[in-house]
Amino acid sequence: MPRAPTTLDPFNAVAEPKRRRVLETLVHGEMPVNGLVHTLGWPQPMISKHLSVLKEVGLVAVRQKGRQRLYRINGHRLKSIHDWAKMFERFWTHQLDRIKERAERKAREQLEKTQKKGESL
Amino acid sequence: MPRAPTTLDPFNAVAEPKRRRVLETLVHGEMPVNGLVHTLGWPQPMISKHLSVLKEVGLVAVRQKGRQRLYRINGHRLKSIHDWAKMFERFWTHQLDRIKERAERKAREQLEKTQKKGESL
DNA sequence: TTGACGTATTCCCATATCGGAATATACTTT
DNA sequence: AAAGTATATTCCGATATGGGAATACGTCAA
Repeated sequence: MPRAPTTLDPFNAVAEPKRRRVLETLVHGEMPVNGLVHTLGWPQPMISKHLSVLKEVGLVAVRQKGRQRLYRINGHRLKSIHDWAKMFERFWTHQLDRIKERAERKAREQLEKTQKKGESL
Repeated sequence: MPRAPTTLDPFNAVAEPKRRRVLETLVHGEMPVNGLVHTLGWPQPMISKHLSVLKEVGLVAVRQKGRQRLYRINGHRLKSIHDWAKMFERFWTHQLDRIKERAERKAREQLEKTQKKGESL
């Protein structure tokens, strides 16, 4: 079984580097497909296909303008990724806590070694 | 070509729901493999394999304690995900800006319709 | 050393996924 | 209506990937 067909999962959609580039390109505002084609320099069907995935997952929204389709970021879903990652915030902020935790771990490791030596004597 | 072999990419590693569960389980502190096996109820080789990917990508770190291996979160890499998502922050915060943007888009759409009607007359 | 325990690795299969090329669809202009 | 422009879809082949089962590896205890 490969990765489950999670085309409903924003995390999965964003796992593809090219899809991230598309989103990054849209960060400045809505843009038609050809805008992306010219900005990124990829074949048009490739752009359309990636946009299709992003749309299905809800990471982008579209509106029609004549024969163009203007795509734009849909913040809602991107927030869910941000929120998930935020769950681990304490592992990179609170520098002091991290140092403390690290020190405690080191101490434990030392203690374990010492005990081991004691046991084997 | 399937998804490029980005086992070096945290985004890709986290695209797998089970791997996310593993990280979520480790959020409370380091834990041996069997701890995860019992907490999550998945076969041990499955846990080990997912941990292996997470380790390779740098999302977790390990230390050995007797015959156990204690895994723990490595915040550094998770921050990179958080930072990336933060890039789109303005799309879900600043409620006022969003409403304003939406209103402007609607206005533009109306204008376009009006112009079209004018043209066809 | 032998056996038990904790964990990692290998082999195999099924399948979702990406890219490329060709083609289809939709809207617009003449 | 016909031609042209903008975008979407389909068909295809190649391949990375996850799960299952069996097995290998490393450490500790007796």
